[in-house]
Amino acid sequence: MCGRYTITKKAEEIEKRFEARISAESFEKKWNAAPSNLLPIITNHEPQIIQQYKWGLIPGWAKDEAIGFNTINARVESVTEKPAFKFAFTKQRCLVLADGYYEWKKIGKEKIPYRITLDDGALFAMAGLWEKWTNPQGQITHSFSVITLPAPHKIAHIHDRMPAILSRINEQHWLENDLSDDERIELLQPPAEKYLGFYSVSKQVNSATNEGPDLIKPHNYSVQGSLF
DNA sequence: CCAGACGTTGTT
DNA sequence: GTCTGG
DNA sequence: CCAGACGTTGTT
DNA sequence: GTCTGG
Repeated sequence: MCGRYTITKKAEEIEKRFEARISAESFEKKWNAAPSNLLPIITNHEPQIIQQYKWGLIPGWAKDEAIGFNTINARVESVTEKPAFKFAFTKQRCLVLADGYYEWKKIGKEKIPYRITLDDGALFAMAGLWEKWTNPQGQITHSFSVITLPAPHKIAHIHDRMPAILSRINEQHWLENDLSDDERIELLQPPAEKYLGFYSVSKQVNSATNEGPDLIKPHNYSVQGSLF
């Protein structure tokens, strides 16, 4: 799946790469983007701007926002059918901007965090869905979810699911409003394995309140004499 | 028709 | 908003 | 995703 | 065990 990621490039570089302007007054690099954080995305409604939405999708009909704890990801295998995602899949898609994501590999009782990158750390977009939710007091929350799919062999040994990283050409197609469900699902394919890289990192990343460049430094673990 | 639910991940 | 269960 | 918190009653 | 917070 995808429960933590990075977006560490300069604002200027992100704007140039995605041909969109950052709308937020404050924009900060994230070495530990976590669920419930406000994070940069591009919606199909306003593809010319980069906005900050809350990670954990709250459908417009939700009674409260608690559902967002379980909607940080949407499975590609069922996203067109699940009530929580169906409307957003048809009408409210987005690009979730990143340059790496974390997965925890289970080795016995141990959980080792890894960072997975594309092209040695290049910016990429994950396929996402967004929603607008209004609470009983009339306050509005904009939120999003990241679509997941089966991980290819090269990284499946770390974790068997991964975020739907879009090929560059498909980024614009994902935001188009006139495709069929089948055509959209076809856009969601894992990158070629040769472009994927991974390395283990410090457990500093475990706590969502930790931040900073140190989190993405390679860190080796010694378990029973072997290095991980 | 109305009422009630609506999610993902893991199980190394 | 949309589906399933009754 | 991981970390951290987690409850009610009555006031013998 | 299960939920909330980040």
